[in-house]
Amino acid sequence: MEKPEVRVRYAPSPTGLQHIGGVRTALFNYFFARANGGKFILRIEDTDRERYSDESLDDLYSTLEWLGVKWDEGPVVGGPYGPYVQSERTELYREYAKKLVESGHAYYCYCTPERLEELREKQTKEKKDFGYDRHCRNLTPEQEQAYKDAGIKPVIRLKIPLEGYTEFEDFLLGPMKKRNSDISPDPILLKSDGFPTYHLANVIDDHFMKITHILRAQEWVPSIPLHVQLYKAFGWEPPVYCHLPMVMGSDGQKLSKRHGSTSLRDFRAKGYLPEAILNYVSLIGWSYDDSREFFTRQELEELFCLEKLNKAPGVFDYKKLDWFNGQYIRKKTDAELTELLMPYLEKAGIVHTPMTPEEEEILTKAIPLAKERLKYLSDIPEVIGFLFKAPESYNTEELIPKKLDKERTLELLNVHAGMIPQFIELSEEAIEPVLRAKCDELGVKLGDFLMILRVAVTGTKISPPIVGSIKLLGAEETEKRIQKVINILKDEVTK
RNA sequence: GUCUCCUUCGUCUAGGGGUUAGGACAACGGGUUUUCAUCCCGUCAACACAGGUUCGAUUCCUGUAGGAGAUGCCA
Repeated sequence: MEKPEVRVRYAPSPTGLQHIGGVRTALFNYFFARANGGKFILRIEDTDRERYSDESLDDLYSTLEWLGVKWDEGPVVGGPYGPYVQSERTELYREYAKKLVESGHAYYCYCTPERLEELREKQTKEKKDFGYDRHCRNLTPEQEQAYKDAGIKPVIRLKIPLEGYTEFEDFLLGPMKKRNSDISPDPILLKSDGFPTYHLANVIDDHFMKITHILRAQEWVPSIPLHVQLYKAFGWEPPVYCHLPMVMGSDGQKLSKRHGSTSLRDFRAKGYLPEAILNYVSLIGWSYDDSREFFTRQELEELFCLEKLNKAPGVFDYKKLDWFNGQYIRKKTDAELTELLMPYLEKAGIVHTPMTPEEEEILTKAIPLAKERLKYLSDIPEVIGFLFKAPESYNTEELIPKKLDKERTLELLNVHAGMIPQFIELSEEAIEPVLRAKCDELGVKLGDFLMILRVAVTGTKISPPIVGSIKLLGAEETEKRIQKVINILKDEVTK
């Protein structure tokens, strides 16, 4: 018999922004499908009408697009087993929930949320096992009629066997066995608003969409037996389960906002490259061998495999992500980087939209200087902003080297001003001996000499190489900036 | 409380009955350099614990501890 085509899905619920955990699951499913010549399906699980938002849905689409992940079947692109949005499939769920009632695998429950709330409180107080007390499991026809007459809208609950075990297997975790009495007692399948719960919709859709493997986070492990019971009740064969290790924060708890940014939108805004995120995220819970850690999306689409998955949860390391980001920024060509940087420069008001020819010229030459100084794309304004705008103020503390005073600094500044033509005309290699000679003559350290110049021209002690920067700035602008500082110092000296 | 899963440097991991337990990030130190950054070199640093099995356990088994997850008309 031929092996059936691999079909996997990412099934997020649009109730919030896409975050690291979700994206990791999406990526692994996508890579697994590609590596096995299978199909990657996107399904929208929008059965929670309270928390649903259009914004979340937009965010989902734009995030996947940004990462370069394309789905073979799903919303927008369609497919043979649609619709791929659960809110458009409610009839199906109702029909199958009813079938379960008819076959004796499920029952109507008329318990109100209030009663359940009370029950939970009581259980907490008495430290008893939590869970539904199966109050409606064996209602007499008269009792049931009474509830109906009272106009209570029922939910449908699954009858979990009272005795015995449910056995199942997870690709990663191996064979497992659970006492039926330990499974959440009679979970709700169909809510009173007529929408299915996750469990029902998920199982039905996976079945009809012919999903072969379920790759999802380990937080779902406890619901495997419940799903297996559902498959049994329907008389269907469950797919292969493979539960991915969870992504944790630095404190070992499930990764969340309090650990820092987790939404892809935030990472994107800060100036992370999709290549870096994709590469790093793929290495949480998965590895290729003992040393390789750079992977493109295309490579992962070939190399990914379940066998190399790790069981233990992994802590999300922002520092390592930053390192990857820097690496990928440096791999960009100057032209690519310029393109990526434009939005940040425009937003900071560093350049006009569109750029003037002068700005474009400066920018072209400035990018190579900036490239190895960027951790995030958003760093760009502070790295090269001085090339476009003169510093607004100076910190005299920074301007005057530790061992020198105002008078001496002023003197040196005048030397700088006199050397401007040489800064512009001589190549960087040619000017260096000239500068050294000058410093010897003046009895000042080259570092100090140039630091004064640096602060005067850029407004800060940290900048790209100062000689190159002056060349970009031009004689006139450099002269202006140095003169301004000279005047400031003069004022202070005469005071 | 109950159930379930997990456990190699601070972090991500490789490995696997006999290894100097390997790599990367971070940290620290050094070098290159006009600052910063980049780059290069180096240092620190781990098999949770206890029993077993074995000639030999970090590796296999059992237990303990610790951590995490689940216990919703959320997914």
